[in-house]
Amino acid sequence: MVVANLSLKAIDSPVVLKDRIYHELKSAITSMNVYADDDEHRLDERQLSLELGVSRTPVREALCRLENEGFVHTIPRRGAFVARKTKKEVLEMITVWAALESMAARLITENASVEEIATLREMFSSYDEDGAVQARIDEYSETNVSFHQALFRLSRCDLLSKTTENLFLHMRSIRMRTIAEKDRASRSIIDHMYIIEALEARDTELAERLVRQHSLDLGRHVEEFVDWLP
Amino acid sequence: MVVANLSLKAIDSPVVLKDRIYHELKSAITSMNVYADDDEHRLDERQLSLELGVSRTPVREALCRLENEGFVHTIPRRGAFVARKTKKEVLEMITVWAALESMAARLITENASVEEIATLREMFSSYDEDGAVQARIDEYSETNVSFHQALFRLSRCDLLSKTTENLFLHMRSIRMRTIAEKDRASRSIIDHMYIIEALEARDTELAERLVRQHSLDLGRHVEEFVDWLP
DNA sequence: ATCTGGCATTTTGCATACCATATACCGAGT
DNA sequence: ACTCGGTATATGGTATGCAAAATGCCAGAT
Repeated sequence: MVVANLSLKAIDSPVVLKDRIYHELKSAITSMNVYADDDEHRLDERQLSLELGVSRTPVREALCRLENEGFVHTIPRRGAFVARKTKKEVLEMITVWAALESMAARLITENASVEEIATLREMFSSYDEDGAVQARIDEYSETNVSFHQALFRLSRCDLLSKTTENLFLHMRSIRMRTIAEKDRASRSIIDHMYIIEALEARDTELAERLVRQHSLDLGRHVEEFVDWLP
Repeated sequence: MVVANLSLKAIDSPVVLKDRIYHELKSAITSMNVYADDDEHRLDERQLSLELGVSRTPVREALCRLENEGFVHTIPRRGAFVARKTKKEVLEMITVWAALESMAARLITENASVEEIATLREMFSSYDEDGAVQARIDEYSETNVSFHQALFRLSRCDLLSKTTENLFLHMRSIRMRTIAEKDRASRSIIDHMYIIEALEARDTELAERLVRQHSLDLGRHVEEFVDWLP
């Protein structure tokens, strides 16, 4: 007798309630405009559990995770609130981002294949003609995010990606609000092209510097022009 | 009538049970030798709640936090285990560390005062004579940790420190086991001195490179000589 | 009219009870 | 003797109950 070799992938993900609630809340929080109005958004455990049709326990565990990731701010005996970053915190997030992404760039120059780097260039191929970026600014914003995520993916360092993942989400609202200002989009695409060239040339130091500078430029922009953060 | 101005600092830290349990478990986990024996260390919710004299609920919340920080690995319906890093994960932690600490070094050259940098040099003043490092290897190991923590503190970027904090704890057992090997200690102190000199000279690029290289050297050492990790 | 003290309400933090599932053991069948 | 299936048990996931604490309101005093 021969044991059938079906090459099944093990599924040990009995999707539990707390995880679904976690993802539900996380996407709800990250898709809302946290900085729209001044009043803080409270997250009532009981109300959430009623809306989701579950008990408070899994809601609490989900909120616990979100608090650790900085999306929720909890005050003991007071409750949970959607976390709002201060300007200082945003600038520090950008600093950490710059550190991580420039390391990712280093790794790409050392490890990535020619084909992988080529995929980066293809991402921007449809924005060649003049004004294309400004015309499809929302679409470009997505491409922009994809580019940065691709840098971390090509670095082949899971921890780099994982560490940056929440930074991405935190920065999303900020980035979406800043990308349209001061013609940063077309400036951004130029930066990206130079970065890709440095990666293709396997110039580790240059790639690192360009990536870092690209992030720190965003930091300078936030520092100077963003006045809607505490 | 005059309102007494007592300049009290607000205390809004009603130390709650789950936080104390969290710290208790965290210190217990980080101080144990996770990699000593082969069998995985299970964390039984009921047993822990009995030992701590509390109910399962706060224990679960503490375990939830520890899982997010990577100290505990939970399998649904199976339970919680003390997380054991693979060699790949350790190497990735070192990579992220290198990225963050080299950024910290950059910031120090730009922002720190002369006095602050001088405190770094003082940390090693008692190791001047030959052989002092090898003679007081355990003490030096602590100094070594303090030096790296000081780099992040002087960077004045709280998020850099916070992001690295758990990396420190994860790496502690590894570092303590590797520091005594291959005369890495005396090599380490030389590296540190060059780093301090670069910081004093406000040579941003050099300081960054030296710090990064110092971390990546540890990575290479782990890659080559550590065979006690999966 | 304003301030203060106490009570009521709301809501979290913790405890406990219940349920679903995974593992282990054991017996029957081959 | 080995394998297979069923059942028991243990353990985590979820629900709910209870108590402490914080806020808000109202009444009474100054």
